[in-house]
Amino acid sequence: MNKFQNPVPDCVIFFLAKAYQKAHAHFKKQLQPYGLTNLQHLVLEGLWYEPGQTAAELGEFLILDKATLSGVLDRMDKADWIRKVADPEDGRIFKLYPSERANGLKEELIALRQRTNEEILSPFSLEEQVLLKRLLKDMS
Amino acid sequence: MNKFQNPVPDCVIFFLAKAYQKAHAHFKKQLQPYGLTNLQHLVLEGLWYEPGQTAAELGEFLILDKATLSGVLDRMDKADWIRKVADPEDGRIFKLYPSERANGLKEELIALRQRTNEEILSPFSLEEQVLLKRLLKDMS
DNA sequence: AGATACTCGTTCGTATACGAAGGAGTTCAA
DNA sequence: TTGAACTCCTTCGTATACGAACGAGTATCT
Repeated sequence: MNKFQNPVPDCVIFFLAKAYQKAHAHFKKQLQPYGLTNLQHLVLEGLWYEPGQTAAELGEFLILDKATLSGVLDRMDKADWIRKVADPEDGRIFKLYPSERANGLKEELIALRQRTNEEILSPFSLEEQVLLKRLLKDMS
Repeated sequence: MNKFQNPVPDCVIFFLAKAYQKAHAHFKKQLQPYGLTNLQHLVLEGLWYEPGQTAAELGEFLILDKATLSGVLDRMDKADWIRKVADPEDGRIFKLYPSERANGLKEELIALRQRTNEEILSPFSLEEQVLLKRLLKDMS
């Protein structure tokens, strides 16, 4: 029996937050052995997708605040996940590349991401999986 | 034209993160005039739903880490959004109640949350709205 | 009663998030 | 060519998140 008299509010914002929280925590656990955070992994995927992006480009691509990205890139540089290469043409920017170490784990990490995606979607039918992804994409 | 040669990865975790980011930012903007953050608003909804909960109960109800909740409750107490009432029976806990000020805004804030939910769901058909909520609930 | 296990809330450390301001570099227009 | 406008990245302040450790209080078992 529900201990509350009132009905639970039918709030998408809450459902979205909790679904995100759950998926985020699940992937976080998968990444822990690599010493990577979810966001750091996302940055690597972005750089594998298009190496040599500037911080501004990567931020636009991944929809990340430049202030957030600045700290992440700094930590990833220090931890030897990425290289920040100064651009001789434009003194304001630097181009970003995955490190050798990151590239050595590329296939493994991409496979891990795919596997985790499947795990998250496993409770749903194929039809539902496609639908869920479409609805989420349409929200953003 | 897409500037990238490779296809964009079909990643639920990313779609979920960005849908959450968008919805969170939208609600955040709505709450700004009240000086409330999203999480603080969520805490108030939890306490309106069931006043007198302990921090542990509220954390379980809203699926929030106790460490996160501790700081939020402290700030909300200082800002006169909630009351922390020590329990004479159990020296470890206190019971949480919305403040007078919060109760004065209760109907307005709940209506705001409902309106924001509708805005977020507005691009979808009624059928899709129901489905999206069900899928999200089933994920967590 | 005393020891042990458990619970509750806080604190610490680290990593997002993001608005706002700032410094350095670049572009553009007169 | 020089100053205004603009862009890029960093830094600061505040608020989540959450694992881990901790101190105080409570329960349980003998």
